[in-house]
Amino acid sequence: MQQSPVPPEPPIYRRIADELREAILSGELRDGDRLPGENALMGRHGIARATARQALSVLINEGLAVPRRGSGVYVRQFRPIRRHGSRRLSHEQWGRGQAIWESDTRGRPYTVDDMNIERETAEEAVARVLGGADVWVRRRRYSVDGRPVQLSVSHFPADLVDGTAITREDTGLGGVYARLNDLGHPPAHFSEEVRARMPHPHETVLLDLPAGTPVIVIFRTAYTADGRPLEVNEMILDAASYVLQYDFDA
Amino acid sequence: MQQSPVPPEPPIYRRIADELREAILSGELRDGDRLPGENALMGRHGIARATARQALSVLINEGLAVPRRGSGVYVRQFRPIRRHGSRRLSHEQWGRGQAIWESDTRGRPYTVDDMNIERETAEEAVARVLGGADVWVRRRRYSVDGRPVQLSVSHFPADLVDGTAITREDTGLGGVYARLNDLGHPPAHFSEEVRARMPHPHETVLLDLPAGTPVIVIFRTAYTADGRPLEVNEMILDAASYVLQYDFDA
DNA sequence: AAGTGGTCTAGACCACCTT
DNA sequence: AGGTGGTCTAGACCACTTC
Repeated sequence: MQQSPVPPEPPIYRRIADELREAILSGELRDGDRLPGENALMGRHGIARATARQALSVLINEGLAVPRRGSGVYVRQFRPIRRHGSRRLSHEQWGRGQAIWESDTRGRPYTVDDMNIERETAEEAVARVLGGADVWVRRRRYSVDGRPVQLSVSHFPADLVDGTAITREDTGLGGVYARLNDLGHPPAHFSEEVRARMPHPHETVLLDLPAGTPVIVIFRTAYTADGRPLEVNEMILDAASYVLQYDFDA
Repeated sequence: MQQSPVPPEPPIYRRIADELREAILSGELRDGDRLPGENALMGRHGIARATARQALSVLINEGLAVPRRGSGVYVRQFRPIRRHGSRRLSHEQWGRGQAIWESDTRGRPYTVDDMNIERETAEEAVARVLGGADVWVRRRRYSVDGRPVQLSVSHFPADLVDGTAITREDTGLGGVYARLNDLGHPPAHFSEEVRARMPHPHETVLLDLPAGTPVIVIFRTAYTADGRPLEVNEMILDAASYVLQYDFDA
């Protein structure tokens, strides 16, 4: 006897989650609106506390909602920064003394904190690209509108930048690329590797990420015209805060 | 009296999750290894079932572990495809009849399924870019090593491609770009917008994504040399299966 | 003070996989 | 058959926010 394939009913918590997701994606619930809470869901659907929590946790882990202790669960809001892959690193940018970041944020106020500069032995992935083992490392965190959005760790070959402004907090007009140019090594070519994954715990803390927010990892290498690697920069971006744009010709 | 700020102890489930994460990231537990299960954690730490589950759910939502029904929870494995942003779309590629996908997978076997081609009215975001409202839409899913890794939806202005091979399953040697070239509109410029987010439910199904896996969304527009938009292609990639690479000059 | 989400216990039944 | 994860109930205490 052939059993007609009955599609199994999804569990209650999924059905509730689907219902709420639909309300969010359809715009019925808007940015910042409050979702029905645990108690409301318990009453409305006649379910136990844990089941209501499970339904909400689905939306939270999807990055669609954010819980606020003692207050409620809210629809999450987005306001991405457009980061231009090629234009931002053009010669005209650093050539005229523009900080690269100003091209990203287009006037929105940004801050740099947790700046940290040290001479270190390079980790393996970096050493493999830069060749040498000794590097100057510049770590920093960028915030826009008062919220942290990016972590950045730059590595420079120590023999190249020892004693220069690149080893100091204030790198001067045009930033590190202008200084590399002063040293006779203008950056000519860039290569960026882009990945996305869930954040590690320390990234969650430093970027103040709610659950369900991936990070974008950019691993960028800068080269001179004759192929010498100048810098390796690993950036961790809050994925909800960014749109990357890359333009190129066929 | 000044209370010395006591750092609050993290909850039990977090401590257990941290312990297991450390074991994974340090390599003590390797790809495919089995994690201690719910019962093991209950016994070892003297906790309730729900607490053990909560600890494991942290790792699962971080994409570090995958549960297998009736079997156990396992360390997740990765094997990303390198996708070259600029080189793959160079004239030489489609000019010599290469399918673009062959440049990505470098010989690994790939398949296209769920192919679907229809003439439709464009959704708003697409219509805004292409100008017109009528489009031919090509939907498909790509799999590598038998696992789905990418969904793709291409849109072409209907007035441009009506009656051409672009409206049929088999687009011929060199694919759609070679056909656009035949029509006198060679693609000359590309612009890609890259985002990352957690998947929507239908993407989770079509890409067979475990929890804790983000998707990378690429929204690409192809232009002729004089700036006419030829194609809008929205791609959804399993983030765990991809590394994007973009090269450009200063 | 009342309501909210955060953590945790102690059970239960189920479908599924392994042996 | 026994172990695994998946779902669910019915409680409890806590810290925090809101009023």
